[in-house]
Amino acid sequence: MATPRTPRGKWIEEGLRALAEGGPEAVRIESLAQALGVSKGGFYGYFRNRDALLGEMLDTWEHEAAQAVIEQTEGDGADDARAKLDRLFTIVAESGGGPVRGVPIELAIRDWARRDEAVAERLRRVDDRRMDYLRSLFSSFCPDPDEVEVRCLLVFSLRIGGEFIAAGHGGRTRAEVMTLTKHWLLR
Amino acid sequence: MATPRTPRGKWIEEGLRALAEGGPEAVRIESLAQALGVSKGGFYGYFRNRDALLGEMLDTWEHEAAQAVIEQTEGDGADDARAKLDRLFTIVAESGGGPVRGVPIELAIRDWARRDEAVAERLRRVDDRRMDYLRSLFSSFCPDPDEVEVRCLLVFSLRIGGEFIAAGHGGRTRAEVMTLTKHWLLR
DNA sequence: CTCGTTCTATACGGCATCGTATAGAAGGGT
DNA sequence: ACCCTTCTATACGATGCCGTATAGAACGAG
Repeated sequence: MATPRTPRGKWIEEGLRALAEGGPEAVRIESLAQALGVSKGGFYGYFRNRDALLGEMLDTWEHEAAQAVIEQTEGDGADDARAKLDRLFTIVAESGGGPVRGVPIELAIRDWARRDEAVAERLRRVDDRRMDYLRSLFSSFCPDPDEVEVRCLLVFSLRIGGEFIAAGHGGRTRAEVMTLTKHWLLR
Repeated sequence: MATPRTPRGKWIEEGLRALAEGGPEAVRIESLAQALGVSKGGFYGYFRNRDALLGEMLDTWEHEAAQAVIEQTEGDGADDARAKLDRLFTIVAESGGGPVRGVPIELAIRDWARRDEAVAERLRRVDDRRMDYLRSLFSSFCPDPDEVEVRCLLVFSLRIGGEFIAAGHGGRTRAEVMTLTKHWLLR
């Protein structure tokens, strides 16, 4: 058969969707099969077992995720660092993204990494690349390397915290406070 | 029997430990029983079912968690707001705490809240109380309410982000950057 | 000491899911 | 048109966990 009805990639994609919604525990082969409108019969032709799928899901994510934000903020690459950071804030505030590059899946992986060292190492690679990029942006207009580091940590924390924090903001919307924070951090 | 070998509270405590380590999915009655060196026989005398245990675990956490950080940072209550914030940073950086008040369990609950509205509401209550407290501290030396809100969000994000971020910090340790950040935010 | 209440151990049926085995469908190459 | 490879459906045993039922142990009251 030239075109499998349910190729390898479909399982991975559906697996990532399940991961985003319910964490690694929710990645059940039979659930994925049902979601794909297919029985689990074909699964074991592509993957040795459930762990193999999880591994490939992480491979896919690691490959895509690191570059995703960077590419988006770079845009046409003509702007200066402040403009790029400005755009980066907008992206973070939106929290959009497809099945692989989305924010929910990243949060699920972050939580997963707390209990699985192999996942943690992948996350470390992705985070380091992003942090390097962030550092390069701030460095271009901030001479003190200590302060660069501080701002990087704050922006990064804001990205994560913004998703996990449930508190309100004294009458303001989250978006409003994010805008205020952006101005504060890009001073 | 006056003193049950395994009273209600033991199940809750062990449940919270399991939650912290492996998320809500890891709270298995039979696992808890094994960890307590007991069979699951007695469990159903205290709790109607697994959901009832999860509910009481959250009750316990909600009751303790909101006040925990506040009490610790308040200390003897004699210092000014800046000193309290300084102490709060130290507490956050340490990430200690017992089985109920610890940071890992809070992270597990944060992730859990993403998929369970009932959990999300509890978290909202806790977060709001903490945010109110934070706001009161910053307000005492920061006249602009917008800026207060920004600093609150940043500190809060830092607390969460600090635990979820895997990246390095350009040769510095996380603790070093946290100290730098503290000075930056308490300016 | 005996009894009754309270807690615990064990056994059971039920359900979901894993991973395997095997047979059937579907399409391309000759 | 036929076969052969590749994908899929179904059935199966095994496992882990839930929640119930029931019998035994522990301890205080009388």
